[in-house]
Amino acid sequence: MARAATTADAFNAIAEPRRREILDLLAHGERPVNELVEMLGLSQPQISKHLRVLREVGAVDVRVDGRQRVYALNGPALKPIHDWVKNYERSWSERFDELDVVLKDLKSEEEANDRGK
Amino acid sequence: MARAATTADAFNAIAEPRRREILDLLAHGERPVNELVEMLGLSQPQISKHLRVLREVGAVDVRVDGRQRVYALNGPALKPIHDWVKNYERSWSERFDELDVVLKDLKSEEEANDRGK
DNA sequence: TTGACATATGCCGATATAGGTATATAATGC
DNA sequence: GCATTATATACCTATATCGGCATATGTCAA
Repeated sequence: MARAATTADAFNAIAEPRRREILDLLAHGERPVNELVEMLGLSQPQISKHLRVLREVGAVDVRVDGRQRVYALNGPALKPIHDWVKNYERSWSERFDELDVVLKDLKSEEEANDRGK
Repeated sequence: MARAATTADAFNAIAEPRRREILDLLAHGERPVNELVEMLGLSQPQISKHLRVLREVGAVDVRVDGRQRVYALNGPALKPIHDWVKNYERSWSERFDELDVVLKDLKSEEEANDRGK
């Protein structure tokens, strides 16, 4: 078998450095495709393909404006990544008893998710 | 050309769900390989290969104990991921001028998903 | 030493990818 | 209509996986 499809989730989508660059640009404001092409120095099809992946995981939204497609960041699609990595933050930011703290964090995170749904 | 090597950086390493599961287990404490095999229900070679990727990006450390290899989490390897995604946190948790448009578009989703922080 | 145990690695097949080029689709302007 | 602009997609090649199976490496125990 092969690797899971990159379009499957946000974790795969942001594994590609160019896609992170696109998101970083869009974080400053929406942009049509041609501006992204110019700013990143990639080919137009390449940009379009990366945007497609980002679209499919919900990380960007498109808006049609004349013959342009204006892409905008959809930040909340990245929340699962933040939620996951957040649990490891202690290990580099503070000196705690790592075992206990991480355990507690994972647990409360699960409870928070269960309650929120 | 092909996709970037999975060993290139932590972003690629954690794109694989099984590797995130391994890290989540190790967050509770170090484990020898055979326990990971048993707990995750994957084949031993599969676990070893995933551990190799995690080793190569520095996300885990190994310690030899008799004939066992005890793996432990090395959290700081995940810091780049946290640093990157942290900048997007505001898009679902707080209101910032630059992201007002995005926030407005996604307000309903934010309310649905991110209750109780 | 011999054998059992623990783990890593090599090879294979299948597939998903990234990037390139060419082309299709779609909207605008003349 | 026709040309131009803007973007998406189809096709192609090369490669990097992931998972399976077999095997190599290394460690302990009798």
